[in-house]
Amino acid sequence: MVELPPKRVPRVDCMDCRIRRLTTFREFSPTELAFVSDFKIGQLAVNAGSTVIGEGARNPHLFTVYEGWGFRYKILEDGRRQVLNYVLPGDLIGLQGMLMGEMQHSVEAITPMQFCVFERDKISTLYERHAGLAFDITWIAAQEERILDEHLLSIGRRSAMERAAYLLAFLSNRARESGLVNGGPITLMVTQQHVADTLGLSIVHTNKTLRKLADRGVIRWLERGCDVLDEAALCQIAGWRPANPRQRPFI
Amino acid sequence: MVELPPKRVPRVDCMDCRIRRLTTFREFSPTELAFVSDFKIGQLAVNAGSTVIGEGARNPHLFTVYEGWGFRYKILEDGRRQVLNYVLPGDLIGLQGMLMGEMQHSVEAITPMQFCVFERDKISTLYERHAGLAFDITWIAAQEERILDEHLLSIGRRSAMERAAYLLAFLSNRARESGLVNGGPITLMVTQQHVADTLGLSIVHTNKTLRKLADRGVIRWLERGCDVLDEAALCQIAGWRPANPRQRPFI
DNA sequence: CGGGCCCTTGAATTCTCTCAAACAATGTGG
DNA sequence: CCACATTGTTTGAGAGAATTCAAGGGCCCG
Repeated sequence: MVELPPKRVPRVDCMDCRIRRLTTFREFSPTELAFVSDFKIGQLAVNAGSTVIGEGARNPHLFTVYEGWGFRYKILEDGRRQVLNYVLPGDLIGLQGMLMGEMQHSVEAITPMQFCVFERDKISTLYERHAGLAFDITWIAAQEERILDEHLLSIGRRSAMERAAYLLAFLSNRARESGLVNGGPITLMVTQQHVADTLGLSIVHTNKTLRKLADRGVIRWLERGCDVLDEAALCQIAGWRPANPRQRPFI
Repeated sequence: MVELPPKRVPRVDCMDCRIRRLTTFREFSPTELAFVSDFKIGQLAVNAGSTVIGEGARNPHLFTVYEGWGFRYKILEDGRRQVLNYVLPGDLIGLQGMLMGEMQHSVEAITPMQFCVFERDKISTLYERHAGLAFDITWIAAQEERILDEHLLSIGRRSAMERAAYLLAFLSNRARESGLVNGGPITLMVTQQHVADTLGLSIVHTNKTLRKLADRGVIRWLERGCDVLDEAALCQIAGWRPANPRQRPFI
């Protein structure tokens, strides 16, 4: 994958933030908005396939995804890769790196992406003067933990078919909550290799499993993505029910 | 497993806290200590096998493990169980329940356990008046996330033998950091069923894998536990290296 | 002393992986 | 504009890994 240099893009003012307008996300108080606006130091745009943060990076910045699809992953020394989770608009990334001093995983862009970049050194001010936002960051971390718990259950105990159905239903939900839909069927921007590396399966077996789902008419596989045609069926196959959607915080 | 009622035990004063004296954990400032001491509302003791918090519990309390071994898990409708992580002295549990309003996983005691119970309603005071402690709670959540990332990598991409070695090395490390050692070999308080449900393997295959490790002299399996004889060998088999031990926060 | 939990082992079956090959779509350089 | 490389998807076949089924022994507790 060729890595082009980050693109120059105009900074989005927090006042005009597209994400804030989504009903999924909760509203800031005026003082919080003022602080966050000051907390943000820039806009970052990367091409599809770029590594946004690499494992081992020291003191990386703190970002919120503004646009695009990406994923977090870890690799073993011999190259085996595990996708840990996907990152969508509104997601906070780099928290581990900021707290632990070093990133323990990498983040790669699937589509072109944009991020809001925050001033690392102001995080202590945030904790001292904006308890509400501090609480939100903890909430976000706990939420990620909850999702990882579910993935662990899925990889550890579900069959290949159930796992695939779970993942697609999960992503479908995430995409909807992140405002990545526009009426028609939800399109997930992932390749079969991503799915395989998320499910802990080989690419071949993943293909055969997805084929069965497509033959049943539950999904339609595209070049580099898939349309979810029957989300309820996916949930039913997986034996999974999404958490109640509630307004969630973001920075 | 018979569930006996919680035992009455004397409350441990934060001044006398055994965990605070371990070098693994960082020291409180006097004002923090005073606050935490007030934050703590009681001591809870449970028998081995008890369910400490059940999935679906509404507004559960916030606890810190004071003594004993336990584990967090989720189950599918048909009973398949996945162990998500183990809880040892110093670990905070119930954060998800407090933030999300409902527990998404259960916690069960392996050995008899004791907990410090905290006043849920004072959490907002903690965030407003003790930014340092608030930051610590976020740190703890991010740390759990990091561990889940590693487990996910392990279950998703390591072979049965590598997975087993990783888990035992991981637990060995955790036990050492939690002050559960006294000179001799580290004894992990888990059954093969726990290991199987953590690794996402069947009990039979887990047994055969552990047998190989025991035959190699890397571990010695006991009734309801195992002695780690050669931690370095486990790390080597798993291709894993523990994170640098650093002082970590706790509440 | 019976029942339950834990560990152990062998055998047959099922699931998943690796290997191999092929095709379509896209992008690149000449 | 075309040859060529690359990426992503698809399929079949054989090999390997892990599961289920079955059974037995040891230990503790009521």
